[in-house]
Amino acid sequence: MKLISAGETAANTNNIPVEAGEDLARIGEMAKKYGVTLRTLRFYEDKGLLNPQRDGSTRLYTRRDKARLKLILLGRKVGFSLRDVKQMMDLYDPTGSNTKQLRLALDKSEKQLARLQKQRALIDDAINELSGSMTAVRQMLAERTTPQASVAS
Amino acid sequence: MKLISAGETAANTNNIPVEAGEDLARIGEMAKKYGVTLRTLRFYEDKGLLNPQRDGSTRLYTRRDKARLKLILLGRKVGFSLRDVKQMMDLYDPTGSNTKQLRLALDKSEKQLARLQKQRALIDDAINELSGSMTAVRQMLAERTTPQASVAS
DNA sequence: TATAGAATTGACGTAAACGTAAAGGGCGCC
DNA sequence: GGCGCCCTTTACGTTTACGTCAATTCTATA
Repeated sequence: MKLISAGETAANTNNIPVEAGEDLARIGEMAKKYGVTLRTLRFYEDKGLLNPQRDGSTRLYTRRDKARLKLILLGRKVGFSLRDVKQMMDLYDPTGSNTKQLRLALDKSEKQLARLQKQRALIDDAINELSGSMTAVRQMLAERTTPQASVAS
Repeated sequence: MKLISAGETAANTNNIPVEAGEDLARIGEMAKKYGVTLRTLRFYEDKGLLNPQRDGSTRLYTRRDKARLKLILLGRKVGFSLRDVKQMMDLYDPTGSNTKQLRLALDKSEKQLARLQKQRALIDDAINELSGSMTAVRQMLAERTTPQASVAS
């Protein structure tokens, strides 16, 4: 739990408003807390999905970054691409009603839901086909072992 | 329906047993018949999944190749990798009982079935999570438009 | 015989989401 | 004052199943 508690490090001479008492986390803590790798966090930043502050070169994640990360992970969980997630998050405007953002999200969600349902159907098909084949194979194996048993008896 | 009907082409001077009257197909016909691209067929060959005869340099697919292709496509449909498919097909021994092959297939199938069921569960989760979010978003949008309605009325 | 339509090989490109070095800076601590 | 740990950037590698040229050759047909 090494937050930036006491004085800023020597590098923090530029007056970044650090909002004393904010719970800033460094990349390692973030990674553990959310079950992702460092690489992932840097990757998300690279793709413009996160924008942590810096203390010198060290990334400092605010609770805003944490909220964004949660959103990203939720998006990924339901199958959105990072592109989609970014596109939706980029529309966020703290001064507006965000109606457009919500509409876009809903729109994308409907499509994604359709995709998911289609996927589900495909998987169901695959499961059926596969268990059918398995039954057949079991049959074949059975017909190959039972004759021996009949001979043995 | 352009089979190799009449005489062999000039290139077929080497005595490949063409099994007169066999329904040999060239790559284009195969592709259409099974809904794959030429590239795919060459790719499968490259990976050792298919082994069509040659008339000169032209690939000629026998019904054996067709059967193999069907198996490949079935495998792909149920989510096996080409590697897996190859591994299973490679065990085929026309002189033996193929018990080993069947066992391997069954084994892989069980694992694949488990994977599919896990995937299904994941998708179900995603669907639930997503529709939950969608409901919430719809709520937010509704709360934003109804006030106007109440003003209008 | 000219030309269009197949076929060939070879090789680089694509997508997504990171993994995995490599090489180094900075900090706290005993 | 050296160790270990955390952090940094850069950049190539991975996976899978093909797509997409490019340059050429072969074949059938008019």
